[in-house]
Amino acid sequence: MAPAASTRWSPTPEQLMILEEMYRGGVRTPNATQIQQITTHLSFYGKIEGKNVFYWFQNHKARERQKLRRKLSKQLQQQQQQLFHRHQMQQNNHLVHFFDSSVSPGLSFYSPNTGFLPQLVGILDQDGQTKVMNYTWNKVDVPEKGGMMDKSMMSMYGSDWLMMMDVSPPLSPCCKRPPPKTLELFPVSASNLKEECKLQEAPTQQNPCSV
Amino acid sequence: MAPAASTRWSPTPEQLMILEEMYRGGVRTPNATQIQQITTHLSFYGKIEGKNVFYWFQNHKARERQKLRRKLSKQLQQQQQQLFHRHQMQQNNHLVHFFDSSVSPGLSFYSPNTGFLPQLVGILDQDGQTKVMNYTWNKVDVPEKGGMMDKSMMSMYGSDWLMMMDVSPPLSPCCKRPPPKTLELFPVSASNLKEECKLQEAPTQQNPCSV
DNA sequence: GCAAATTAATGATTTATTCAAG
DNA sequence: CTTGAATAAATCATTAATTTGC
Repeated sequence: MAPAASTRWSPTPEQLMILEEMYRGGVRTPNATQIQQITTHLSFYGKIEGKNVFYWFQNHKARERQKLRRKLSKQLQQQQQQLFHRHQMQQNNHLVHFFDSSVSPGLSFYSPNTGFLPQLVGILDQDGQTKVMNYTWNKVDVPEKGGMMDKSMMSMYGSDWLMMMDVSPPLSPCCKRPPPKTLELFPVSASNLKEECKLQEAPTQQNPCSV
Repeated sequence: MAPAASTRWSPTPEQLMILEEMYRGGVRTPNATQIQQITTHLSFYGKIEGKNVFYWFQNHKARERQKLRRKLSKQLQQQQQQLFHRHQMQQNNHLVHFFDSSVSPGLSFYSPNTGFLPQLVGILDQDGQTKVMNYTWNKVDVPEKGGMMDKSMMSMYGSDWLMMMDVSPPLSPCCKRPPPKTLELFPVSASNLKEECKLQEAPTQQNPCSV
């Protein structure tokens, strides 16, 4: 009956040791050349092929990540709950910390020299319409009409804005802050958080500021 | 004088994790409202301002791109050099495993079913020439008659593989002890790989099979 | 002790994402 | 918008640990 050779590679202790040491040393995704070298080196300790080395790093990396994530996730959850409590308690002055206006009363927290944006923020081009959202770090709720931001950046924000879903009330005239209260913070993150965080079955994140 | 407090925001692990998760979840350029919400949320974990969130996404996005670009660039360079090298050296017989023809006669790298590529491997366009190399992990040296592993087929990851081929002598018949002797190379571990490829520089990877 | 039975690890494949070039 | 290139995540599958009954 055929060789019945084992169907899969099984690292010898020496090989494993070396691989782990490399990993510890920083090797994560060796390229082909490196894999080849590693393979050559390890073959001294036993049968091995390049793909084994490749897979080993892939798997090891992934599993380390996974391990870490699980750990973090767990502790994060604990903290979130803790904080949630705290949050409920002091549900009053949430929004206060938004840029302490004490820093730059007017706006522009950036030096004029750098030529960087001061306070505006978004632009959305869609359906031929261009919406420009104005936002200043200082005070969220002061629309700040003056149109000083004519060009500057914004350019880089292409389609990404699409996903912004305008959670916020579309530029109401003197709009104010949407979330009167109860904010269910965290409507932003998309669908990730699979696995690991399955624990809490996030109810449904939707329409945040129902206003 | 004054507070002398640290001059810049430094994310706490929780904040960072959340931000990264959002990023993975698709958030790239949050709008003002989103930033506001994120900030509020993150402020539970430590001091933070809207601008920090804004900048974080800006930077993260940019750096991810940059990282990728650098990586690609580097890889490409190495590959090209490698291949070029190999090509020159082994005009001989090393190339045995070059295209098994048994798999996909023509070329069409896609397996009809999975829609994934089977075992082909590399393609290099240089000097106006395009080479396509085929390589499969399944036994490099033994064509593998009986086939328990006719399906599987490595769907290996692209470009990395193309240099895997024949770096080593096609493995001796049975006990492949590839002692090319001396070849103690081992530049892989630790240190390097630490990024910063200083492109344009990669003079020569110590050529592996200098033989 | 020592295998069959069961479970935990982990090697190998497949599927989903991601960025960005076309 | 589509697609190429590369990967990381998810999943499948087999091997090694271990538990268990004798």
